[in-house]
Amino acid sequence: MNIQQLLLDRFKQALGKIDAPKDTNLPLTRSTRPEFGDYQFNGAMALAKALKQKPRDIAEQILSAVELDDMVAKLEVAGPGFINIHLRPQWLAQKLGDALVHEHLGIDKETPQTIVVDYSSPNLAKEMHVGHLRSTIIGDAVVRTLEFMGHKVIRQNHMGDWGTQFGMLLAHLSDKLASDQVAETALSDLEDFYREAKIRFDEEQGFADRAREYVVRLQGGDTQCSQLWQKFIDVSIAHSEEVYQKLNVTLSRGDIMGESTYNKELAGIVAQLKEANIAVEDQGAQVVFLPELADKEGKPAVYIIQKSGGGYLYSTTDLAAMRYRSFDLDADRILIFTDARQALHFRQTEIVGRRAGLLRESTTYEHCPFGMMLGKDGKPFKTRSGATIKLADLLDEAVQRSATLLASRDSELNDQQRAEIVRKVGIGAVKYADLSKNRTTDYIFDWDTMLSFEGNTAPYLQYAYTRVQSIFRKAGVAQEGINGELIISEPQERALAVQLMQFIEALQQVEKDAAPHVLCSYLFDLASLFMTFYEACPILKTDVAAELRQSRLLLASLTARTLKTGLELLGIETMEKM
RNA sequence: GCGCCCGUAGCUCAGCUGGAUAGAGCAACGGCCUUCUAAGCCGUGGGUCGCAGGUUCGAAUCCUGCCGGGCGCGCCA
Repeated sequence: MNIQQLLLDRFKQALGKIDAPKDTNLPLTRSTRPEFGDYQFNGAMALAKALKQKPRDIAEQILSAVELDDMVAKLEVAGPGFINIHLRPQWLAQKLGDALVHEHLGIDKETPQTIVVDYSSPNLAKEMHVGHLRSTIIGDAVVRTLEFMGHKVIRQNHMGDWGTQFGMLLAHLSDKLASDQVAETALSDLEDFYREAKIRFDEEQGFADRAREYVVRLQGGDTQCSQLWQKFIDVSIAHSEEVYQKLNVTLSRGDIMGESTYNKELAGIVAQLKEANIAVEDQGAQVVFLPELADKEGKPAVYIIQKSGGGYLYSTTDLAAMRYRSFDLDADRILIFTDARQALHFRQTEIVGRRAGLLRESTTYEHCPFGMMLGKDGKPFKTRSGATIKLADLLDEAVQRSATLLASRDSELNDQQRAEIVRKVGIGAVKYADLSKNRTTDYIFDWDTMLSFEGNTAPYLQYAYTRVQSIFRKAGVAQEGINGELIISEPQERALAVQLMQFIEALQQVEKDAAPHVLCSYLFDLASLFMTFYEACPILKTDVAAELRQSRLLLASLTARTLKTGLELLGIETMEKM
């Protein structure tokens, strides 16, 4: 049930009746102000020009042609020719009633698509740091939403598990194991381990040669070396999984498709492109020229797929991954969440891929970029000493700070409940602060803002949810056990009802734009409207009539379920009390 | 040099398939707890939407040019 879609259909029919051109677009939006109704149709002004009539006359014609008696209480022409649409409260009540008994909150699943989503994709040579936060949680929120909408989602954790740096790491690991250390211990801190290996690489006599030798052996498939590599990868993956668990992210081991998985295909990709004369040799390297991205003098951009030394690059791997996803996984859409700096690379990759037939024509290739995380000073987010911040440490600090804040509040909760709330609030705050911002731009990470726990934050939404739960506890009824008719009379009830019906509109936008901040805004508005309703419309007070009480409980119930569902789609946990 | 992204209230950000008086949170100020959890609610102040043109009945939104910031541009990913 999608109000906007329904209205669009009706207006489309109406325009047919008044002989509007077939390609007339249908600007139907939510009204900006309550006195303008719930939705407004703004097509009359543009049509006036095409039909050479006065806009208000056109609006009147549309008004009499459109069939909306069932769902609309009032239609009016205003200003230069706006058509304001006031929904009928009884109709809203009825549709809301349908949503309440619907197992999917009244949201119809869509025609399922196969959507491959590449996200998180940390470099296994190092520990996950704050740079991986955005890809991981934005991607995960989009994945959850797409699945909720009925799509088949295939997660792809394109981990960086290959490359020359592993030579140095394996040489170092080999020495550690030779001196009786266990891999898990040696690799307990990947950052330290990497630093040690790098120092040896730069300073120790002969170590760099051994490192290079390891690379050759690894690429050659040497058994002993592969085992060592596997050991390293396993420990590193375990580190990532710890972070995923803390973050409440749905990625699992089965979703890992590291760069190494494409190794055996790379030679074939290059050969195929050469055969088709798409790739040519230039300065010893195999490159693809891209006239589509030429500069002003007509000099084409260059896309290297094989180094002059014969080595492959991430471009080659991405082409192989593209082919696998489009053909083998049968993707309708491929979404890739990486930072915005890689935008050009993915644009080029798509051009090459399409030219080479590595993408089915019907597969879309969507790079979903996001900006950097900056500190309060507007510079890249680092520790005081300039080191990168480990993601695990960041999350621990969030929980720490959450604990400090909660400790200063009165509470009748026991230690265990408290610890759980502290965790959900702390992690939720970090995730929401990121998810609630448009992903494409850089954003400023500020503990004080996100943990003030006031205003547009995860704790506000979690709190709204617990307030509803509290009502049901107090009422002594189960949410599911409520029945009765919905009565929409107070403006606060009406506003809440309309917002509840618009959940689908927010979800569809998240689905289309891969932009979870739309869902955040929606949920914040919903929570705010509920708070307003909660203050203005008593539910359990003694002077509230029984039917009204039931009706308001129904509204509260649907609010709670929508909040919980929405927060779940964002990967943010709720609780019964806080 | 070329390309991409961005510039909206003191701060952090929405809004940008063109629509009515540009919104929210924080911060500031003033109210509201013997009454369903005050992590809340209600209200006040705060803006040449970077600048200048253009298109349009109508521009924060589209186009052009400037200014300012970030990022990228043949063998890292």
